Amino acid sequence: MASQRKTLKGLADRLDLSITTVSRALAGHEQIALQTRQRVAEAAAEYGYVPNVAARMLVSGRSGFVGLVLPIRGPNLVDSFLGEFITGLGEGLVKHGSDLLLATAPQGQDELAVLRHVVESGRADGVVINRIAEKDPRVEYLVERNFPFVAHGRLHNSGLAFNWLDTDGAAAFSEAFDLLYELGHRHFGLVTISEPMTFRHMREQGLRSAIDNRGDPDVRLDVVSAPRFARGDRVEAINRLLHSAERPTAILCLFDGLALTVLEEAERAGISIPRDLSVVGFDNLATAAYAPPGLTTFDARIRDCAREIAGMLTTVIQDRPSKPLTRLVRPKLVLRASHGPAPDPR
Amino acid sequence: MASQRKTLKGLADRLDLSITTVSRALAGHEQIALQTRQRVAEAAAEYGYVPNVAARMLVSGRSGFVGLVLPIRGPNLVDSFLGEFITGLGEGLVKHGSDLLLATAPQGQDELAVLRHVVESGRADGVVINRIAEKDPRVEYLVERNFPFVAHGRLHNSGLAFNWLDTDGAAAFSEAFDLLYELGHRHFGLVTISEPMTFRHMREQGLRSAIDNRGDPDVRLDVVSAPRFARGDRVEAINRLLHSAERPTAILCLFDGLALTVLEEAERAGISIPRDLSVVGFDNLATAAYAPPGLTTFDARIRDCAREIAGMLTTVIQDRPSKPLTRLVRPKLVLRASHGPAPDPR
DNA sequence: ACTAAGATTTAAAACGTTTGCAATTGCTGT
DNA sequence: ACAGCAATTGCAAACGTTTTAAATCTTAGT
Repeated sequence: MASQRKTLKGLADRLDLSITTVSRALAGHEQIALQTRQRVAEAAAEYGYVPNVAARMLVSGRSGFVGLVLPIRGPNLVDSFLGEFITGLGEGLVKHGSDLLLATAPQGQDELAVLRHVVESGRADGVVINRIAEKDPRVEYLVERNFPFVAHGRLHNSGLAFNWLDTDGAAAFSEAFDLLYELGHRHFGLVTISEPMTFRHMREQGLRSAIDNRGDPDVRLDVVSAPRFARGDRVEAINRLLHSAERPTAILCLFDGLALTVLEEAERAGISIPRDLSVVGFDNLATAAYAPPGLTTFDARIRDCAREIAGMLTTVIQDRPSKPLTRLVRPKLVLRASHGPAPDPR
Repeated sequence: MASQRKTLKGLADRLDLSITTVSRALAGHEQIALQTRQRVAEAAAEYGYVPNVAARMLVSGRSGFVGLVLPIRGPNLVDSFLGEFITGLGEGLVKHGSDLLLATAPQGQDELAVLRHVVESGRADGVVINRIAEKDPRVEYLVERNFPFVAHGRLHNSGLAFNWLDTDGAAAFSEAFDLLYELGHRHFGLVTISEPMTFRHMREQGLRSAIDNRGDPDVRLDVVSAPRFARGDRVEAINRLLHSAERPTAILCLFDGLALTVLEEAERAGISIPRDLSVVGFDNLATAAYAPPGLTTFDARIRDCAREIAGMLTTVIQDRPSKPLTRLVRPKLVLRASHGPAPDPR
């Protein structure tokens, strides 16, 4: 009846052994007689003993948790990759016996403060941060604090050395360009954002270097941009591109959100896709497959990335490698129906 | 340089006070002189003191965590509501200063074992469980163990008393029926699953009682079902309905996954939606808006539900109410273009 | 000036582990 | 029979906090 808390002492009493011995036996120390180890293991299983994490944390200084700070955006905005990302992290961590700790940063409140609290309170042995900004105080803090972390995303203009895994946006945009070039396209459009994010920089630069590599003077690139979250400006910028005197035959979009708008506006303007215009996005949103005629885009394989981030972080926590771990993951081109041969120039 | 771990003792030494006093001052005990409390608060802020959770957990027996066990499904299957659900939980928990603990159950492994481990190790003060099955060992375990938890979903055929929040599927299906009846429909189809899940039971029963309430003998209902995850069987069942001698004019689907297949198969068969056939789903998947012509469906407001679950669980943990907390949330009808007036019966 | 009551502070135990060191036990060789 | 050694096991401290009970300091009343 009186379901006592199951403690090491309780188990030791049953076995008529000391706490020390039982603790060591469970940990598998060679020091303890094999026979004893087995006896203890059996009794523990039967007794249903599970070590108290708090006590273990206190003495070992390790929590067995990996932290992730979850920013709350608008009331109707959910990070569309969160599910995938978390699933991947969980998958990766479970192999190493860690659990994931999610601390929420209340909307508008300082995400750094929450992160700092997680770190300082000893809640986590390491943290994952994502959506890295150009100048990210979280990175600065963690580096200075010398606390184990892996960033999903990198910085292209900072001297800070840290562990990161990033999507190879440059490679993707090069690949997209090559694909379209081979299909005869020469006049390209790029829809991008105004904010100086690293991922934007990388993707644009990938496109530009692919153009340079061709060395074809006929290739032309028109760029329009709009603030990241301003729907109105975005539509306006896209229409500027769609209705310019000489419309590009292929438009690359920094991410699917932009590409979907391009598809909509094209339809509204009676521009047939892919006959009159090819469109390529980036992200492979769930909706990308359904938005007619089916968006050709890149899949960043978030879940795989997250799984790998978990592995990297585990390594960092255990081995504290002196050199930063970095990894570029190549996104997967998803061919659908929004691209095709360049229209006849008549 | 030597960035000592910041402990209560360190702070006490600086202030020339005892650990006890500092602890109490920070906790805001009336007992401690107001002036002292202020002095301590200032010093703590300046020193950057953050209490060690492990120590606090150990002595208080509370972890400040709420647990959620995350089952890993197939390598390409991510719970489509996970992001929303977690965001909502996080939002709800942050108000009460709790964090969310995500323990992953490796694919195929016993989810119950992981849950038990979380509970017994004292990692969490309470847990949330979702996707409740008809006979759910997790519920049995938690009830017997008398451990605080809230279930997302309920059981309709069990005597167990526990806290739950569920979507009012019955109300939704009643509403859908009424909407379609008013539009002139009399011949209905229902696409459902073979497995005896509670949500299925509720939704079907909601539909049936709405039909009964009308007391109209002309109303007819044809039901087809297929195993939940068998794509082939699903298509076959749907086509049976679409190509029956007398085809229903309106089809209700247990969830959007089924409804999307109905839309596809209808298109393939040249059945125009909503002119020839009305279709209503349930879930409001991201893709529902894009699947032509836009699926009319119900939004379960997962994020809101999760936020509320967090609140309920906090109450349960703090107050241990003697009566179970239960809550039905009415899903929101999302009107799109897949429903319309019943076709002329010629 | 002295006492009692109230206000404020402190010492020490407890939470359940892990671990350095010491103690015990059992053997082996002489 | 006993020293010496290896193989086992156990004692006690430590981790950083909260909390019970006790100690100290003030102040007011006489």
